[in-house]
Amino acid sequence: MVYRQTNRIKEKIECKRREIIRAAREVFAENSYQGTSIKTVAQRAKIATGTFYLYFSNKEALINTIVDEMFSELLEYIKNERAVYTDGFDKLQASMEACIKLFIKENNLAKILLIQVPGVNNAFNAKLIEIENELIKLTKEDLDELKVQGRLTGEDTLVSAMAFVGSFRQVIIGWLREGRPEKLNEAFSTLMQYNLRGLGKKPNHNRQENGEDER
Amino acid sequence: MVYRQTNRIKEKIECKRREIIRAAREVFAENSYQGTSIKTVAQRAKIATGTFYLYFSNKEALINTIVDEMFSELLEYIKNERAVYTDGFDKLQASMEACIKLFIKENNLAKILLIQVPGVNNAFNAKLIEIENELIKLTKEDLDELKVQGRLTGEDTLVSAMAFVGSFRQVIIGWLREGRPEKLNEAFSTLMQYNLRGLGKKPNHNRQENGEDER
Amino acid sequence: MVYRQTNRIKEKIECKRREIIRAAREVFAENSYQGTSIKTVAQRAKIATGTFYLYFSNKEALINTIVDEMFSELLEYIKNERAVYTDGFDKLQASMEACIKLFIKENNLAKILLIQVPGVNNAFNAKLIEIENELIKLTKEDLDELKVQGRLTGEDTLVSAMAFVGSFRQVIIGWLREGRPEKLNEAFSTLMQYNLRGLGKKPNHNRQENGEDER
Amino acid sequence: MVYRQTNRIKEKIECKRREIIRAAREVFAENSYQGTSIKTVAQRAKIATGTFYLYFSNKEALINTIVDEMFSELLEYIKNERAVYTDGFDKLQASMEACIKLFIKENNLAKILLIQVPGVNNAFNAKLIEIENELIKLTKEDLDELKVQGRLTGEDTLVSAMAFVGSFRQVIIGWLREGRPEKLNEAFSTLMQYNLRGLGKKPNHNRQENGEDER
DNA sequence: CATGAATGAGGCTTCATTCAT
DNA sequence: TATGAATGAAGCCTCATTCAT
Repeated sequence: MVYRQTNRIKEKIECKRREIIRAAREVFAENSYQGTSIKTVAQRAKIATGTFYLYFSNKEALINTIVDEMFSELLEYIKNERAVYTDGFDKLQASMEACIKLFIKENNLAKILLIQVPGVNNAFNAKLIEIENELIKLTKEDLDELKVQGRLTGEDTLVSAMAFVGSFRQVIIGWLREGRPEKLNEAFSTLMQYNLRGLGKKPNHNRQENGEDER
Repeated sequence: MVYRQTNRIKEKIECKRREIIRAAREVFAENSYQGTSIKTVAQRAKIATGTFYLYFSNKEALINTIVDEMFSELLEYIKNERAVYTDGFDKLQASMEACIKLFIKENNLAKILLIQVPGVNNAFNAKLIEIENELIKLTKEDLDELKVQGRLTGEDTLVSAMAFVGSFRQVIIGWLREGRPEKLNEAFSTLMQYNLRGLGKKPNHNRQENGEDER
Repeated sequence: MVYRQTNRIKEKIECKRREIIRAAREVFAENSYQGTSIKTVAQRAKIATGTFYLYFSNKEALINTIVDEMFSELLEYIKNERAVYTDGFDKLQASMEACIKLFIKENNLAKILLIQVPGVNNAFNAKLIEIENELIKLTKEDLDELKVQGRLTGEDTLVSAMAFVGSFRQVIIGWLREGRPEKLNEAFSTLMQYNLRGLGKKPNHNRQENGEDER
Repeated sequence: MVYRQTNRIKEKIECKRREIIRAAREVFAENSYQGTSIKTVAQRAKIATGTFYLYFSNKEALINTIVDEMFSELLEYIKNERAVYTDGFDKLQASMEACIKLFIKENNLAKILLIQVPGVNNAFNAKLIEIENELIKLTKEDLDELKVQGRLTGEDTLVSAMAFVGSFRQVIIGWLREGRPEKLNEAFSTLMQYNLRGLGKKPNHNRQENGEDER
């Protein structure tokens, strides 16, 4: 009996914590980290200012939590989307597709990760860099695998991975900031072609390639 | 009337103005715009807080001046480097080379432009975005020219320009933040190859081109 | 939800607001508006500087509130004192009596309204001028009424009203500043006589008035 | 030789000092004491900020000088205007006429004395009060003389003097602030009548003039 | 003497965080 | 736990005054 109640209470607490995070994501996406006061976050979450500090030790803890979560979300999403594929190029494409899908779906996430938060505070900035690096690392792993398979012309996989990620980043930011290019989905395939060429994808002599590539 | 507005004094004043800008570039590069107080800038420039306001009407005027200057510096630099070339691809490459050279030379400029950039203050942010867009626009113009000449396979020159700029940006940022890749110059040529392939550079009719480009 | 916006708490808040106003009235009366810092007001009210801004949006809002309140207080007071009378001269006298009574009772009010008044801040000053003009206007209305009744010799009721108000003002200020004349009440009747003569009060039909009034 | 040069230099210095005062009177009249910076005064006087401090030890010394001068000017003016008359009422009227003439002539003087400066700073305020009191004192002396002559009905000459001065002050301030009443000269005679009645001036029938006046 | 750049205390205001209820 | 009033450090900016030239 007591146990269950405890559980229910824990749930409630977790629920309110989630609500604060949700509100903060909204507000940060709109106003930037520094431009947002705890009071504003609290109001959006429909709690009192002081209550905020029952759930987070301070403002930085909140943004850390948010970015950590976004990180996990992103990686989780990518992982799931990749799970279907075995071919290196397919996995690569799936990764990027996952990013874009998530960014489209979770606009605030994208805005915070790519636009609102960077350049704020070094301690915190590190986290964003970590995310970016992780993405580059994943990409590089894919490229290394492909290289081993002899399916890539390009040499330096780190630089390639950076270029790969950077090109996507630029297009997404443009879209977030100014809605340009208008159709992200279309841009995406153009971009993918661009990068595959850039990577030096070798034509797949074998017929079996036909079916595999674009699926 | 012993005190005269001699050239020497005028020079000194201009010199102090430059010194403030120099100090501010340093501090902004380290701490971001919002994270930097006028007091800190003044201390770095070795002047009193009030003195700052003799040279700039307020904090925003300072950052505007800085970003404007960086903008000019960058464009000027690019323009000069391009002046030597007539071929589209050469000009494209010269542009990027100019960026990288300048960024290597003026570390703070790069940090402010690329790292401390976004999510800060809309007025200020707008200027940075403008710079980025200008660079993309310049790139796109080169691509359009090349396309007209039938020397590109790629279709959407806007997306291509974004990818192009974005890939460079990513590599430069990595280098700024973590010194990785270590040798920016080497990375640069790799990157250039990557993007030329990405753009779909066609072999230049003349046989001598054959070997180099895509292999 | 242990903390409740009970009536007691609301009372306390209103009480603190009043306390700030009280403190501000004191300090303004001593030091003038411009010579008074929010910090000083806060200290006098025994709150932190920041707390002030929970009750007033800024310094100007405070002074506006104070002057508005004083205005209302004064007019209310005058209105009440006049309510008893129907005769024009009686009402006139009642008005002035009301002013003097209130000024004696609320020393700070008088000091702010009459001494710390002018030359300070146009927005604020305007309000004080408004009060003065309102008093002159009220007086003029009384005089116009009396004139219509043929009970006044004097011609220009505006100048008369100004003279009337100005003479009272001067005496009150003297008393506020230097305690001279010592007995304001006695001075008041002298002053009233002075002004009634000045206005050209006609003997009231009955002959007995003859000798006294104008000779 | 040296002597003359010194004199000429002294003259020059005094001349610049006058120029600063002139400028300050202008600016103070426009902006109030607290609202005026030394820089503004200096600019108006066409000198450098630092130069100001060669002529006045600080801002307060300037305003003190100005008010002292205005005081002297006013008293001098009054004295001169009164010199022509021997009759008490005439002298009284001459005093007020002098004030008004001077205020009309020297608008800045009036604005500073009556509008801009009071309520600024206690130390300084004292000086203005002194001026006002002096004027009241002079008036009271006239009234006392008239009273001794049996030409006044009114009793308390201090209150009368205050009322007298106060009524003029009010009208002048109204005119300075809002240009109301429009014609100060006309208002002046109305006002004089008002106050003469208020003072209880006895009618000067024919011969009895002789007898009454001096009684 | 003159200049105007330099100084820094001090004013207003915001906001992350604490605390009494 | 929840509340929101209270706190005070810190930021931006002004301006009387000083000082090197």
